[in-house]
Amino acid sequence: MDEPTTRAAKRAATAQRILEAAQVEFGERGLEGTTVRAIAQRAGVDPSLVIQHYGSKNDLFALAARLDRESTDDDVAAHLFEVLDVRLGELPPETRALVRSMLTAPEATRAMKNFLDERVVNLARSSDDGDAELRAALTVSSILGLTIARHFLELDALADISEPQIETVLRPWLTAALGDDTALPPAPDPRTRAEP
Amino acid sequence: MDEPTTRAAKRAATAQRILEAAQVEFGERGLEGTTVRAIAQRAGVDPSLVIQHYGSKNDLFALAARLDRESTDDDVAAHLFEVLDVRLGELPPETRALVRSMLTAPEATRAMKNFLDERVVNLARSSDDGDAELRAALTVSSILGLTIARHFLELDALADISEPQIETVLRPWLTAALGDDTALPPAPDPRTRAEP
DNA sequence: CAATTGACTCTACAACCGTTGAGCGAAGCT
DNA sequence: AGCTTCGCTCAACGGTTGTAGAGTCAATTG
Repeated sequence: MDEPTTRAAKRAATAQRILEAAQVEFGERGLEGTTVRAIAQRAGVDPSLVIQHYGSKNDLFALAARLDRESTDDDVAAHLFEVLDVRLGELPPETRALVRSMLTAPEATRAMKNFLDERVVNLARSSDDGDAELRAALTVSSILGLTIARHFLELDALADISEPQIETVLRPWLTAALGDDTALPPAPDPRTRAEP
Repeated sequence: MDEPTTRAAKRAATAQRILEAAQVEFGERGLEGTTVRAIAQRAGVDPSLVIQHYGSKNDLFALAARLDRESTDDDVAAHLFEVLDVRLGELPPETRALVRSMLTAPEATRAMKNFLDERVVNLARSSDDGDAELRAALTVSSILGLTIARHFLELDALADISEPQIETVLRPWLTAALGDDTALPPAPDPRTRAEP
């Protein structure tokens, strides 16, 4: 909350404010549904400044939704763990922006497809089952469906799921989907949280 | 393919053509992404005629996506069967329109939430498990995720799944999710298809 | 302190949107 | 045949959108 003193620092600070405002708006109304003016207003700034900073609305969206996710190649367990953990609390704003526009913005569709395709092959290569890829795709798309149902549709039955319920129902279920040889990570630790 | 002779019949025919064009457009680009002009062009008609027929773009969308789904109260098995069956082929155009706009159009979000909420309670009431509702929600949202991953994101691993694969992998998996006491319907019969 | 840079606002524009009302021409009625 | 009905097109309007360019004023520099 410290006030920036130098001019460049202040500029960087407002750029950050604009980006965060954009993530909130994109995450709530999607790429087409949010206007540059709405982003500007949320950031307390003139609409043209948004363009001056990020070039265009689409460029800003690409940054806000992290359309260029680096293909993390670490192990399968960490991936799933992160997703499961994240799903218990709030979704990170860039994920919200991406998922929200996933079905209507072609760039977002492509980014999400690539992201999930990678996860599937990562998951599948730990097993040598013939149906490993299909099982992995099942697991991944289930997590996607769960995320959408809980955080975007807000299904009643998923409104408040407790940690024990996750352990007794959801975890064994996903374990079954992956096959017994693939181990899921241990119970999530709510204190650690990933940092972008 | 018979040409309509009476005037009212011709009017009804163009109305139907407009509705179907709207379903295609809405299903491909979403509510906000499709313009009345695009619908009109696909139907080979003047844009204003679209409004004259359906009042407004939003009213047309409500019809095209069947936002007012009657709460079918028949048994659980038939429901799941229908969804599973339908997922093997193409998605019906009104479903495509609804799912496509599910995350960006509030009316569509509400309609989808209500639809899925109902399915969950229908599924849950066949079992008396304490976690029955959560299990049902898991199943339903998995099917949703699968539908999205296959028909909208077009994940590589789900591009062409064969009927035997469905039987050996997907069906037992969903059976496990619901619990052993709840029986899924037998193998789908590709000849029977639901009619709107 | 004077000059200059640059972060930001103001104004405006061209494109596109959903929607309206008038008009046309053929089908229907008597 | 003459009059009416009506399915449809044409032209246009008001509003909103993303974005460009000029201007403003305070911080920086010499």
